[in-house]
Amino acid sequence: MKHRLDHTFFDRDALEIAPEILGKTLVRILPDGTRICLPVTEVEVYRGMEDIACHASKGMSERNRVMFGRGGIIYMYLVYGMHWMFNIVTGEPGHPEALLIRGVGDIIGPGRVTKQLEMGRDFYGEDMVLSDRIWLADGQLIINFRTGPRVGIKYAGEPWVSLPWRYWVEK
DNA sequence: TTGAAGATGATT
DNA sequence: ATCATCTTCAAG
Repeated sequence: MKHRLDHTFFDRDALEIAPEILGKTLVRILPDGTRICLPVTEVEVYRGMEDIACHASKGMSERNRVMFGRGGIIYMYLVYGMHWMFNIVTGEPGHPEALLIRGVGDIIGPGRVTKQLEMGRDFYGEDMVLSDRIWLADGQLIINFRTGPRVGIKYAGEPWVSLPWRYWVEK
């Protein structure tokens, strides 16, 4: 039986968690009762106020406030007026950081993930340590993974555009 | 009050 | 390469 991950997993540095979250099992119970269990296959790290690509870089706002809290909380936001992004807050309170879930199983692409998992605004602030509709459980440890620059953040400039803060499972 | 930018995806 | 589509935030 797989066991749910708790704060001992989430309340750590995103850069430490990123390689470990690959292969962990995302469990999602859809409104109709369908249970989806898929391994995390791609994530990106957004870390701290100094990271220009991180939504918290300009300080706390109504949108990003959950990132300043403790780990395990879900940060949802809409991009391009149509795609919901699913992020899991990590780290200690006061240090805003999160992991953008870009792929689970064969579903690659942050917008596709939320569409398939039927996730939108109503997941903002959801606690993955306690929720009965979404959580993270043990999974196979991935040793074959790659890293590279994050997608879609050219505006952030160096060094942020070049940091290898995107992690994905090697096929 | 307004406008511009944006952690994307589907299509041409 | 373009478009679909709309929230957020900062400027005026």
